[in-house]
Amino acid sequence: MFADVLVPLPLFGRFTYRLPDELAPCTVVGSRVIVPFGQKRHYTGIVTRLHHDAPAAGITVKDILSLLDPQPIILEGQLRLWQWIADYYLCAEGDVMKAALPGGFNIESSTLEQHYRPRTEQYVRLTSSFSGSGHKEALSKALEGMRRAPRQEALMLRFLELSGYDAGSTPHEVSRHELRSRDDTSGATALGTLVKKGFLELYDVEISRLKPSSLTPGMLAPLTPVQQTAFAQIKDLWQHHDVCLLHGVTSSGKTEIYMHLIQEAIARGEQVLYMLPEIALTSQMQQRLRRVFGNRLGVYHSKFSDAERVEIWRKQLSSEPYDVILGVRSSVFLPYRRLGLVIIDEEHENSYKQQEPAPRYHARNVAIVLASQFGAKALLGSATPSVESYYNATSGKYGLVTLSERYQSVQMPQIEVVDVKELRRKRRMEGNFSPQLIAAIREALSRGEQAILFQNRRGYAPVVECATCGWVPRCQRCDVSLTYHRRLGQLVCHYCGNVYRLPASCPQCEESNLRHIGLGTERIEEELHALIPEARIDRMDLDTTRAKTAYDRILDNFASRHTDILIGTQMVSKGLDFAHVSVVGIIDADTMLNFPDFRSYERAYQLMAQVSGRAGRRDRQGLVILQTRSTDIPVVSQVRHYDFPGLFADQLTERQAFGYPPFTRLIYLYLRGRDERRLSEAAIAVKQHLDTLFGSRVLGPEAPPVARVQGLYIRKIMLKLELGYHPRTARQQLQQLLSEMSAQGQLTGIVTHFDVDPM
DNA sequence: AGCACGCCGACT
DNA sequence: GTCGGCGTGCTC
Repeated sequence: MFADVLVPLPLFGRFTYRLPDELAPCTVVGSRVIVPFGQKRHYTGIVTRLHHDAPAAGITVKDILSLLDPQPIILEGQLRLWQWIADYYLCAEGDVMKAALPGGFNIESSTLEQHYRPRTEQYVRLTSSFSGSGHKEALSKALEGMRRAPRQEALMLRFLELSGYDAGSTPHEVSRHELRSRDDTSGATALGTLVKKGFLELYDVEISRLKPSSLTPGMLAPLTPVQQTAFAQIKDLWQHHDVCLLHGVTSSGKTEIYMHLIQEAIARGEQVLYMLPEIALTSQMQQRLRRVFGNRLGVYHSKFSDAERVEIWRKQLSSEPYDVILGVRSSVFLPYRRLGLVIIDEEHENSYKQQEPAPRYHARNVAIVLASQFGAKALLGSATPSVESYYNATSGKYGLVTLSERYQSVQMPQIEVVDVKELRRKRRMEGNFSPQLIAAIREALSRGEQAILFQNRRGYAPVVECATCGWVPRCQRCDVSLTYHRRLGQLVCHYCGNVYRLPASCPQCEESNLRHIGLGTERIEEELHALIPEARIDRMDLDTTRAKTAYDRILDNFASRHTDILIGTQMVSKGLDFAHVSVVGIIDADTMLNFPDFRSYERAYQLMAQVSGRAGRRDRQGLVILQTRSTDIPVVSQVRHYDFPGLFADQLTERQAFGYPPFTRLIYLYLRGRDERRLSEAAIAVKQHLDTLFGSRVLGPEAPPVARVQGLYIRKIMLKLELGYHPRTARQQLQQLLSEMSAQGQLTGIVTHFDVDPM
């Protein structure tokens, strides 16, 4: 008997092992096994197929060394999902396995020992000398002997009491911790002596790392009539659609709707997966869900230790799994048996897409596939849906439900657009602050309210722009702004690789005032300190939140109003609800708008709409000051008027005109190599082969903005496949081309990877 | 990914 | 004359 075994390595081939007779009866597809691999290595593998086909001649088949679990820890559906991911995202199944399985399930290659160790607690019991008939006599004799050792006697009596020894009922297990808790200092010595004398003995018991919640589950608050309508609409749409998009403005009460849907699902005996894009958002949501679902809720993300993740995984395999899982993208990999509902909150967030390493999967899309495996329903939620999802919803593929009113009819904040270009000309800007913004902040502070300032850049990223009119060079073929490459002295499109000359003067206003600019949160903080010295200012960005608890500390300080003004990157735009924030300042919208990317307007809208949603209180309308030099571009007025449909319509037109998703599928092929010349030649060779397969759908190769990483040069080739083009065929052709080229030695010294549906 | 095998520079 | 650099190839 043979078994095909999947190992956690980025290898495409299948590896066949001989299955020893004694293991054969218990081994099934999904079993975890230890296999030898290479000269001296061992891996935890997963059996993917059992068969009798003798492997091809010339390869020496090794034996499976052992079977790790009596029951498989991978369900068959999970293996199918792994295969789907590897196939769709053009990576090795081993890559998926590595991402999916908690590290604790792997064995240490050198010692063949499992990483995972159950946590144990020491317990105390009477030794066997007190068992059987005559135990009472033996015990009183022992106590007799302790008369001159009061501590030992006390401990012994306490043990007997705790264990219920004399009560005649079944004896209680007594933990060491419990035994010494009331006893003060010398308990340990006395216990040690009693153990040494052979009266008591210690033994280990496995305990769970999963902490039960102390909260008693409460009732769900009833839905408002508006929410109730949306709730009913969603369920109605689910009759004919598997996926539904809930588009609800910030603070419209989407979470309450989710909770009612979860409630109904678990009442039907189904499991629910509730996904959020980031760990930082889970703690608040955990509290809200915990209050209703108590211990039926499990949380899963990478901040948990491997051992904890293994225990959650095992619990999900057990007969009493969590009914609701709250997690980030990796929670799509947990085992489910009766999944009925998947909620993907903040579905537009890019962090659902894993960038590095492989598998470069989009957890929203994988979650939809997961749901369909179970015939479960999926609900995407966002105040600012992605163009892709909204397109699916408006074209009838998904159901669409809209909530356009805030909870309890709180008004949306008023958004005031400030023309920085004009103010600069009049010399009325104080650094990067308009008089309007300064006044608004001062006013808020004087009323004892708070402000959030948003600048989506921490470092320094040079962009060319005209200092006079704000003109930024853009690519004619791709409609993205160009990036100046100092080394080349040229403007480069990061999408198609086209290069342009840097004009000597601005083609729009003819001034020769082109310059590089950069503005980050740190400089904002500095300027603000000078402008309003009495304000207590804090900053939240990647640099200030490196430490583990920094995020919570900054937010706690702001929530408890020890900070007046919080400056930050997109971190301040997400899921923060502070009752006393009345002003939000968007320092420089242009940074987002000129990002060299076909999604820049979409992302800019999402960020600005999300951060604007942080302003406003029940009794007073919030105020957003939006500073920009591009007052007349449509996105700005779309943000200002909460005109999501307008933004969507514009974006759709552009995407269609330039051939971007959702009208095409993008696949990027990255090639990396130490020798730039050879890399460049190989990239051109690949491109030529691709041309014969895909014609004009191939763009590049180009050197990406960061053209060398860790000593490796990089080239990028882009494929734009129109929707009619069969993606399965395309993927097969791509894989085949690369394996043929590397078989012919055309890719030696070059590593390749794909990015499917890049962000 | 990791490990072995193989061919070129600074050391006892 | 060796030890060790990492480029290349292979792993059932």
